[in-house]
Amino acid sequence: MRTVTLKQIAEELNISVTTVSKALKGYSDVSKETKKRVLDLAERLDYTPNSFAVSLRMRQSKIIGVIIPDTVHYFFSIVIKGILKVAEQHDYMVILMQSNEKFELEKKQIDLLLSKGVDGILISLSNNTKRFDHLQKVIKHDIPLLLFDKIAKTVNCSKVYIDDRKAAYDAVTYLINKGYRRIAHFRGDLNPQNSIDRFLGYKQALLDNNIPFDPKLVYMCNNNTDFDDGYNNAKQMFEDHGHTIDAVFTITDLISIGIIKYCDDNGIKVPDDLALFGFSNWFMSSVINPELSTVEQHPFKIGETSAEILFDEIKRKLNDEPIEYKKVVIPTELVIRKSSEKSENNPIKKVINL
Amino acid sequence: MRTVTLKQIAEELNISVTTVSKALKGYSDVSKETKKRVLDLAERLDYTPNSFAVSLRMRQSKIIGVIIPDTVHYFFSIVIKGILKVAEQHDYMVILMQSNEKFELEKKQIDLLLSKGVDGILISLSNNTKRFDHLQKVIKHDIPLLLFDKIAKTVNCSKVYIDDRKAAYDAVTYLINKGYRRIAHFRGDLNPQNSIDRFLGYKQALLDNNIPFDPKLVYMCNNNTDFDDGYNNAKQMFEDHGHTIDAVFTITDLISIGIIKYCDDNGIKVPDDLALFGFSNWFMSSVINPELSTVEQHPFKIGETSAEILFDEIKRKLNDEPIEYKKVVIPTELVIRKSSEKSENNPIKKVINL
DNA sequence: TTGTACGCGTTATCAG
DNA sequence: CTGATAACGCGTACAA
Repeated sequence: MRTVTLKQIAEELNISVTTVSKALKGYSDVSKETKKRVLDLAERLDYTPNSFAVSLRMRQSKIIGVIIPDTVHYFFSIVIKGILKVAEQHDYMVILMQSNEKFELEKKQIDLLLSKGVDGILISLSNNTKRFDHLQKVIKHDIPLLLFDKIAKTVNCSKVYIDDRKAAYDAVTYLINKGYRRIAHFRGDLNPQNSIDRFLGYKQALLDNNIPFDPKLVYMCNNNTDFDDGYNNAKQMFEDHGHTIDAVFTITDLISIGIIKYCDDNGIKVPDDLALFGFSNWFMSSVINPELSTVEQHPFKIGETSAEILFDEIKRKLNDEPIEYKKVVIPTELVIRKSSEKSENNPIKKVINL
Repeated sequence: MRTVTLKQIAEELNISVTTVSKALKGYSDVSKETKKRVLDLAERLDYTPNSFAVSLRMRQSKIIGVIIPDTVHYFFSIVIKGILKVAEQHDYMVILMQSNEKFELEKKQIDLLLSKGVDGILISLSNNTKRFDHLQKVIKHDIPLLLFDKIAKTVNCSKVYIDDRKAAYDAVTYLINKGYRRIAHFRGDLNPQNSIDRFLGYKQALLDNNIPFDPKLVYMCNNNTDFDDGYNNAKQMFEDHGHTIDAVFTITDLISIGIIKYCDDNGIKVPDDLALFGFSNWFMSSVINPELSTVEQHPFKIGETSAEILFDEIKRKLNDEPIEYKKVVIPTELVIRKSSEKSENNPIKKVINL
């Protein structure tokens, strides 16, 4: 089916392309009658504007680009959902790319998005991104850019993220208040800021409660297979410290789940022998046994907010209004479940706002 | 930064736009020298072709559209990963949309993709899609279309899917061979074909093994909250049948996981008191306790294959070659884990090809 | 080897 | 109220 153009409608009605265009766009300077004729015919022929031509003419694509490290990740898949929802509301479409945690790929994808003429870019940086020329390039091109979750502080653009340090601080403080004293931390790799911040939050919570920080209680998870990291480090921890550890705060839920598995396999009771506190509130944390206490990051909200801000910047740019970059910190919450509630029989489940 | 065009390069070098264009595209009828001058300048100015203009001229966008019911779904997020990988290899970008299982939305999204001029569309239908005019429209527009996973048999286009019936048949047969006799089925809603097919496979396996089919052992899960469905139906099942049931085959892993939870809460041992067999091999099924036996659908392969076929059709269309629609059935496999292995102590974990 | 001219489909300006 | 004309940036048949 050959797609119908303004020209065809114009010829059919013996009027000019200009008039057809105006009629369709509801301009006031078209007679009621011609307008009706045009609209009717357009309807009948199922006219759709050629978006390439419109984009060329209007210099905007009505598309934004989104780059994330990995689609197969509960957190990101929800972020995406939030972005898609807002994009739809704004009549925008979303090109999705995943960097697979590779800097080079991320860089290439930025170039692709720029060459495609997207109106804005949302990106969550790969763990291996340590230089930001590619982001500077976006800014130089005057394309609205927003970093979310995995951000770079030095890049001059809007950002949406959580306060990892505070969230970790809150979680560990909660454990301390519950009476746990020897609290280990299974941390992430040295690089991503999130990993560092959560570690710092852990450490600070200990110190603020007069519990000496013991580096021997910190285990590194950097095999990119979180579950196994949790399992293996749990094994190592029990070898190193016997059963003297009260609780573990892990950088992400999956690591806690690995620990649960190890405990299951070795007759160690969670939370009675060892309490656990995760991070991210993966869906599976609510169905595993025992249910896992964790930190809710509100990924949907992160996606929504990021997209809203980006579209606002796109609009402002279009209207030549000034843009000031926003830094939005999405509040986190502790989700308390069984894994941190020693010797209580009830499945208490409460959300704590801090 | 104003983006640089052919015209600017031409002016700078005092040659025609045509020559610049030809030089950049490696045409043979350009002198070595001018070619070099053009390439150098283009490089220096970081020239990027305006994709709107190219698309308008060439009548192709180098974009495909992908519609899925939900991004927050382990299966789909992996399918997406497969699609993105292949798209990248083919130098294509992907616009992602989610229908949220709503027919009206899916229909609208098809229109949006068509109006955007995508070169092809991959879609997994929403559960509420029972009419296919919107798909016919795509076909009428001569845009390559491929259905995956949630397909419609009557639509004339390529399809990639699994044999749900056989997979279910294999799973239930496995249970039977293991010695289980009273096997319940927690099925899905009446509508999606997958749900029907898995049920039919279940039924057939029973009959082929001379086990009478008992409709009372079939429970319906249709609250769209699989986990709760599993939990609640488990409760109901034990009320209805006491502990006479050997095993349950569930339409998806999450429902099995709900059952596990119910069993945990009520001192029922899986698999010793009740064996479970899920479907889809969600990641969480490998870390839950007990690990869940399930059906591997190879979503990555589904994504890859779908994209490959679509790009082949796009290419053929471009070259005016004939297109014949393919129906590819991706083989499934049983993943045997603890939940179906009564009274074995070892965590046997084997994959069975059927 | 280079350049002219046209068209892709739309929108904006301006003259009638 | 209507329409002619130009422009967006690129690619290509054809002329020079």
